[in-house]
Amino acid sequence: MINIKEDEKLNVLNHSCAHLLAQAVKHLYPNAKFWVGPVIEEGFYYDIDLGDEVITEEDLPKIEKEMKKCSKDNKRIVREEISKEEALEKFKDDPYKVDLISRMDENEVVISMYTQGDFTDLCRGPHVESTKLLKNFKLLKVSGAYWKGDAHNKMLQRIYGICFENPEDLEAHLKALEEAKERDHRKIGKDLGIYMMSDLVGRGLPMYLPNGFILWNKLETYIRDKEIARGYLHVQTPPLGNVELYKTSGHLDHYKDAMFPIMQVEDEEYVLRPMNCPHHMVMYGNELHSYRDLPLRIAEIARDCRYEASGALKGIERVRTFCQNDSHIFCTPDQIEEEFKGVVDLILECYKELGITDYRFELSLRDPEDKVKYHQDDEMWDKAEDMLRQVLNDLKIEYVEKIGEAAFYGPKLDVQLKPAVGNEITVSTCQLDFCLPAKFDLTYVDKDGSKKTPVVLHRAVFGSIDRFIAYYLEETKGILPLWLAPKQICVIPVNSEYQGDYAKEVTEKLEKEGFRVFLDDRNEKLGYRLRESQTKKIPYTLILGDNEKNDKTISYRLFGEKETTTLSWDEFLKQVKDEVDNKKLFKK
RNA sequence: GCCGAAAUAGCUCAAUUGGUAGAGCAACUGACUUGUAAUCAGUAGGUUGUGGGUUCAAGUCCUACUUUCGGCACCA
Repeated sequence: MINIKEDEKLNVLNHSCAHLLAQAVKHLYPNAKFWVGPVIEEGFYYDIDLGDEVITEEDLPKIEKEMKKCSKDNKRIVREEISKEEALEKFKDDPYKVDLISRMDENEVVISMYTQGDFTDLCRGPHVESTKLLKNFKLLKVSGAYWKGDAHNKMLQRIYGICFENPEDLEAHLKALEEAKERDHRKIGKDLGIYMMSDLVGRGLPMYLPNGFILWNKLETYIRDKEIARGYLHVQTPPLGNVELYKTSGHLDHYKDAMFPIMQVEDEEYVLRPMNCPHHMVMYGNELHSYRDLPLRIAEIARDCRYEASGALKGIERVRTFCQNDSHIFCTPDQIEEEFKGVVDLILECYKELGITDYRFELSLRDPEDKVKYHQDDEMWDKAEDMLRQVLNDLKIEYVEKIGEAAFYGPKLDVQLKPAVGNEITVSTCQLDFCLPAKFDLTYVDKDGSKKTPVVLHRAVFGSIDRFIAYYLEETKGILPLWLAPKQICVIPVNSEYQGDYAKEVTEKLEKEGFRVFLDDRNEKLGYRLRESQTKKIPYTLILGDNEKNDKTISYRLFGEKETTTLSWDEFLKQVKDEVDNKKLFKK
């Protein structure tokens, strides 16, 4: 989908359209006060304070109509420049504008504003010349949004919209939005029997159905085998822990609000674990380590529980219990670079095999001003951050730096993926930690016999398996490669009375070879059963009639294709085995 | 958590101003024995998310709660 923000022309158009929206809102709601109306990837929005009045989705057509009216007036959009003092005087009755103006740089003496007809707004610009150019727009949604993005502040009303140069582009965009809904993992998850939720079980607590658990198991085995090949050691730890564990790690201080409440058991206090790092720290401390043992890579597919805010829950993407594909790599400072490279390499290897091509790297650094979250000394942080930059540069990986996004214990590299619906998600992550090992008094004996503190790399390739499945269902539209498909092959005898025995024989032979096969010998027309195997997105549908039975051959149709191919049993078996062994991706 | 919207059969959706809850698909039964995306007929399926209230009468109006959806905030 097009990124409005990055297209120069559309950027100006949408920014101008935000003003048109504000003008229309001002006409319909004279008390409206305006905060900011920027361009975003999907168009633009404007944050508005309407006092006691409320705009709902039902009001959008009315506002659009007024916008069309303002557009038809064909008013020239005029830029004016005024000084900060003049601006303060002109907008003195508007607290939002006063706030904006007074925070502007003293040196930036000239403030620009744009006027179209009866409406004037502060803006850096540039804008289109006339409102007449703003014709092909659509208001998409309304929502609340905290003033200045701070949950302590008042909630303003935000209206989202998008504007294009011509009606065809607008139409195409709206169609793309509709199509995106079709690949929402919540819809696919339901259609394909991947997972379910139940109010009785509780919100944000997914249950994986048989089809979903096959997918889950395949992914789990896949990543575990990858890790074993790279020298990771797998462990299992309990899904809860003594509250002291999280006091020691510092997590309780930082994330208490996002943890399920503490449970009192006899004289002790326990919490459901929100992550498994502390368990692994303790496990490392179970024995004395030599520098010769390092790096030590402890890995676990670990179930964690977090008290996600109710409004944040989303299918299996944001849940209250999830399985992390987690690992902690304990190493010496000298080994960080090598290990970090190894993790990035593993991530890229998996993405390549799974056909994931659209991702970007984010390097999250500390905010040096924030001494509450980042209380360790600056030297440590500088060193860690420089090291990660160095590795990324060596690997020639492009990334953006995010200030203040680091974990409290160290900087991190995140891989951001864009799902079909909604905001970008973090899937893979690799975090450098100079902090937790010391809190747990972890050591290794160095060459000179002295005890030193190891460094830890926290990393997850799939992030959480749950979230990865959500992403992967959207990425593939539920059309999974053969090795991951819950049902791989559907066997249909043309007429079960005449070819039923042959179909059964083929089904059993395939099952013996380890395939997940479904024999559909129901007394239904071929077209009916074929349709169902297509809607269930089964990769191979075998159609066995008299020809196949007599010649001992296999005719099959691949998902989404119209033509049928006929092969001998040996040829067919070789083909599907190769496809599974090589983890062949679905074409298109 | 905050702002807004929504909740009707297993699924997708109907139900004028308040006036006997319907359809398609799926399920079940039967007929049909099928060559590449839906054969025909019949049966069953609901305290309209839950609890209160208004009314002669509530799926529809009011109210509280639960859950879902779109955003915001949060995301170790």
